[in-house]
Amino acid sequence: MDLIDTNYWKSLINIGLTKLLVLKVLSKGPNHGYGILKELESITSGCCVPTFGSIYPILKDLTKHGYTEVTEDKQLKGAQKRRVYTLTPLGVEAYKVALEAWRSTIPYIYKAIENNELVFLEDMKTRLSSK
Amino acid sequence: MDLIDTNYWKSLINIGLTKLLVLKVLSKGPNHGYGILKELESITSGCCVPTFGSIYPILKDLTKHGYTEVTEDKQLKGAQKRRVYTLTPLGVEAYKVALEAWRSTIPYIYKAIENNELVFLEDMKTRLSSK
DNA sequence: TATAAATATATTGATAGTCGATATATAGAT
DNA sequence: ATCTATATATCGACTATCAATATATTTATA
Repeated sequence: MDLIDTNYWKSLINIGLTKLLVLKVLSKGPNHGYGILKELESITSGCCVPTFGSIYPILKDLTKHGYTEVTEDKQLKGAQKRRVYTLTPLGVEAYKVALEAWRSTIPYIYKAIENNELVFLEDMKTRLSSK
Repeated sequence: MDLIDTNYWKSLINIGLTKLLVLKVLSKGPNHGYGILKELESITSGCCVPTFGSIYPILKDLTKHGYTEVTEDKQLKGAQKRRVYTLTPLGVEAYKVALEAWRSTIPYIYKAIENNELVFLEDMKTRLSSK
C-alpha cells in the first residue's frame, strides 16, 4: 500500500469507474473487448483505461448476468475472432443506475477535492520550516 | 453482482473515495474513527460514509505505514477510550497525491456521466415499444 | 431507578475488484 | 524475415467494502 504512488489511487478509482465506462461505450452501440479499450483510450485521453485482465472478466460477467449478449464476429479486421457485446434492456437499466449513483456522488467528490481548507497543511508547512 | 442495486455501485465508488475522504478530514486536524465518520456524514449529507468495518482497518493501516500517528485520548466525551490520529508529513504527501489523482480523473468522469449520447438508448426504447 | 440512545473501537466472513505477466494467434507493413 | 497491431483469456498477488457481531461507558429520558 504505497499512497505516494499515483497508480495505487488510480487503481482504486478504476474499481468504481471501469464498469460504468464499459456500459457507457456499449450504450453507444455494440462493441468488443479490444474495441472498448481503444475507445476508452480515445475518449479519456489514456486517463481511464482498464487492462485486459480487467475488461475480459467484466464482459464475461456482464453476459453471464444478462446485462449484455455476445455474438461471434467472423469478419476479421485484426486477426482473432471477435466477440461483440450488445447491451440488453437490463444492461441499459444497469447503466442508468450507475449513472445515477455517480451523479449523486460527484458533487461531494468535487467538494472534497476543490474546496479543501489548507489551514492544517499550512500549519504543517510552518512547523516543518521552523524546525 | 446486482448492477440494478445502487448500493453495489456505491460500494465500488467508495473503494476509491473513502481513503481520500479520511485524509481530507485529517488534513483539517487530528481526529478519531468515530469522529471522522460523523464528520463525513455531515459534510457529504450521508452520501459518502464508510462503515466501521472499513474505517478502523484504514486508520490502523495508515498508522502502520507512517501516514498517521496515534495518541490515546483519556478525556472521555463518549465512553470508550479514543484513538486520535494525526497526519504525518508523509500523510500530507499522500493526500496531495490522492488529490491530484482524483483531479486528473474527474473531467473524464464528468464527461462520461453528463455528456452521454442517448442515440442507442433511444433506439433501444423504440425497439422495445414497437414490440 | 431502569432503560434506551449515543459514543467508541475492533474483528470476521462473504464478496468483489485491479493489475501485470503470460500464453496464444494472425494480418499487414517494413 | 521481423515487427507492429489486432484480439482474447487466465492466473496470482494484492486490495477493498460491507454487514454482523462483540464489547463497554456516559448521558438523557421515562
